[in-house]
Amino acid sequence: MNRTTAKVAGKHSQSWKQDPEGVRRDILDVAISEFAARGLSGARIDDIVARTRTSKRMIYYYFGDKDGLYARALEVAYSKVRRGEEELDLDGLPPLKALEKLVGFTFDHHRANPDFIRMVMIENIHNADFIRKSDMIRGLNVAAIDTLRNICSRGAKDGDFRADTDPVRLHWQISALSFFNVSNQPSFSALFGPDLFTDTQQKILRDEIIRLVVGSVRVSTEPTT
Amino acid sequence: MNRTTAKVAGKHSQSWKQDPEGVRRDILDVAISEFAARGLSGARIDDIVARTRTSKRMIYYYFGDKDGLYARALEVAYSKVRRGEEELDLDGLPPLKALEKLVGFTFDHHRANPDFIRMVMIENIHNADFIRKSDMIRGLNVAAIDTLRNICSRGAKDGDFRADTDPVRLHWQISALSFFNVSNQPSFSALFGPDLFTDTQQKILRDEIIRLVVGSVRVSTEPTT
Amino acid sequence: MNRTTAKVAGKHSQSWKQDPEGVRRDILDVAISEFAARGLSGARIDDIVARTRTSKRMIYYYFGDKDGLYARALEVAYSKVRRGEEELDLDGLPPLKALEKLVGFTFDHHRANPDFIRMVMIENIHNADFIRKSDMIRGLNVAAIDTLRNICSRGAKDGDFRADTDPVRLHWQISALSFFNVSNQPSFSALFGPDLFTDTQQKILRDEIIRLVVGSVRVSTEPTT
Amino acid sequence: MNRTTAKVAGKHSQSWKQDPEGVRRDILDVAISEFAARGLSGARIDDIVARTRTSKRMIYYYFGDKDGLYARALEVAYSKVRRGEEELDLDGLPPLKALEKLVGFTFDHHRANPDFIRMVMIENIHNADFIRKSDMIRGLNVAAIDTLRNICSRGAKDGDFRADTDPVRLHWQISALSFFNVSNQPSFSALFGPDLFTDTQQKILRDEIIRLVVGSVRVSTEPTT
DNA sequence: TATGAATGAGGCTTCATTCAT
DNA sequence: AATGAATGAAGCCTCATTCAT
Repeated sequence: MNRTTAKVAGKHSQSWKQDPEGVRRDILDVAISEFAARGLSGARIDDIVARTRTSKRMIYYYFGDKDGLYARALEVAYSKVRRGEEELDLDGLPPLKALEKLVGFTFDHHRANPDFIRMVMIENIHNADFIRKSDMIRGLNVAAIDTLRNICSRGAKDGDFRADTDPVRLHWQISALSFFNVSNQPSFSALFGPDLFTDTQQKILRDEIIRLVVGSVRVSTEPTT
Repeated sequence: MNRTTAKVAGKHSQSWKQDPEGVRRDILDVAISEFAARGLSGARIDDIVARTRTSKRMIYYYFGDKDGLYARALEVAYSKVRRGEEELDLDGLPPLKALEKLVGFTFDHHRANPDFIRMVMIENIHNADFIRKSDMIRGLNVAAIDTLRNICSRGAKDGDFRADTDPVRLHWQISALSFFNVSNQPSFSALFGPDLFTDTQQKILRDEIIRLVVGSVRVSTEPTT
Repeated sequence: MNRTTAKVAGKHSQSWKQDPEGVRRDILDVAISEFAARGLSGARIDDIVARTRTSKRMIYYYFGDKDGLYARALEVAYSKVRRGEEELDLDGLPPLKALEKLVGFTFDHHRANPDFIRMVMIENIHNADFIRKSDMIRGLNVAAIDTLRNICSRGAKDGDFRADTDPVRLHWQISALSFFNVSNQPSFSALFGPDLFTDTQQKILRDEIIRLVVGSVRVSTEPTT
Repeated sequence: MNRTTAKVAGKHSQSWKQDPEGVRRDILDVAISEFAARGLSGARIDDIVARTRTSKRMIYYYFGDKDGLYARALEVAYSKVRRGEEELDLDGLPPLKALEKLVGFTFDHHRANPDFIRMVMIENIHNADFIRKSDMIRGLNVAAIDTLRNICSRGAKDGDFRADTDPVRLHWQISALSFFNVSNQPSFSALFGPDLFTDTQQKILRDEIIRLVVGSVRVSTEPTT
């Protein structure tokens, strides 16, 4: 009867008895997708559990309650995305090139992670209370600023960047343009049509944004192309 | 709060008999604030009605159901904000000045109307389904683009604007920067501190954004100041 | 403005101000159809009023409450149907022929008045409380039995009818077969297919029923055909 | 009343933990009685639950919604009644005797199960929509026809039954007379007095019906007694 | 570690009816 | 005679959570 069921207990096997970490990941994956799709109050524990290979009890066992699950899902969503950013290597590049690459990457990365964007939108609806409570998330973002600070200071030293460039304000600019592109796509395309979100138009937008941001920090000696 | 509704009934009286328009406005004002605060699924009909001078039954009498109330609240929120924009007179100004003024105004206007911003955030969580269904809202936004199109064509004629400036993409830029400033303030200040949102810093940000947007359309002959 | 609108105030004109009897009939016609379709608790005052050219207030003005409207609708339904029966002239016919004709007529009449049948079904669900309270309805039905009693006594005198034939039990038989044919058509055809209710089959059934009932009262000297 | 449900829990104890089948039966027994008494729209979930040993929530847990409960109650009512019919053994009897017994039994069985009759009445008010959706109910009724078909073919072979006897039409006759006797008792006795429904009169009616039905299929060589 | 059964509080909505004009 | 506005009571259903095994 119960012979070798636990062989392929990795992902998507029919049942994984005795794999606590697998159970947690399974639940969290589904939770992120459900919370991202419907928000904190809109998501349903029953719906989450239905898409899971476990039972409802496990959610309470591992995460305490709905808020606990949401809080953890938010952390996982953040760390997934930030982990992707770590792979970007900018140290070898001259500051302006590094910034260009970073902006382009952020734009692409946000587009590639709509669930993360939606989690952050939902957090903002909830006044970012759960972000505020998570040391982990705050830690992850310090790193993001450090990267920018590094670029800025190198750029300032080289004389390429304006001296008054503030890494946080720069991060704000990059985020605003990349974030809005994903977060407000539904309303924007409902109002003005879906054209702006085709691959062709997004490429144009991406270039424009890079030009914009880079233009805003560069010591302007010559016209932008 | 409910200042604008005292048409027929005495102000702040406990109940007003037979003032349908007043009742509707009363409900809608509260509804906007509750939906903006808690989202569509998070808002409670009972909470809305508690802040109202009417009974729960009237919500269903006038708006059918929760979705109907939300849909109407969204329309009212949009029209309130767009009405504010109409008061802005740009026709007398040269294109670059007009754009500058428009960007600054949008930045300020969004800050002044956080409930509207939150309604749009919530709509995006719901894939903008209600915006899509509302001819009224779509109509209001056509006007917003027309204003920009006008500026762009004047600017192109004068030779001040780049010829390839697209009013929709320009609107996107202005919106992105002004919208994000309000929508993501909670998460941004949770992560990087509240400094960016002080009046002083917001003024700097405002100028920066104006410079950014204007710079992106201007035929660049000389460095930006 | 208000010139000659009240010209065709008979039926189905757009509005009939000042025609109280017309208003009552309008309401009652709709009420019968709604109660017949959905039952006493299933019918909605709002739905009735929506199909009417009057306002909700009039229902309460004329009929007191929902039960009052139902009670009156039941009476009207009964009197409509019984009025149709009065036109049947059986006096000139020999008893067996009269009975044949009566059975056939009842079968047809019930089929032609499904709303009436449904009102009676609904009454039975409600233990016939409203019938019991209505002198009018009880009066109408005495007449129906009188007709049969007349036929029976003539038949007994002629020697055509069995002496123990009871007019009430005979009425019961005729009703049972004619009533069930309409009342249980939905369940019967759901279970056994709709064939029995085609015109062809109904003709066969009609003849069979006539044969059945007549056979049950006839002094049987020779085989039935 | 709830006698058959005391499988696991003590009888008449205030609450029984963890006896799903018992809970289901308990709810269904009450539901049948309430729906039969008041109809689908007339029945109240709160009233049902009040006569139950469980909470309102369990109705939704097991049956989804009011319609779901009604649909299942209808199925149970049908299967209870049809199960009673299965105990009737007609195979050993000659066709005419078998038919006599079947008619008499049906008459008695319908009288003994007024709740079932009322459920079918209610179904007919609702156009038999729920019967139509239930494969189970349709299946149960095929069996009923099979029994009759068997009798008819034996009768035809023996030369006792008319060759053109149709089992469905025969079933229709038996049902009409037995069903109406219960379904329309309230209106009939409201109109014509309760006499027909006394035991004495019902016995006479029963015999009459048997004679009627049997007479309608018999190859008529001699007068009926 | 795991499951299906059970729950109380509270959510949204509907209904017949009455009121003010 | 007539209308649209207003209402309280009650209806159905959902939700996060806990219990018994």
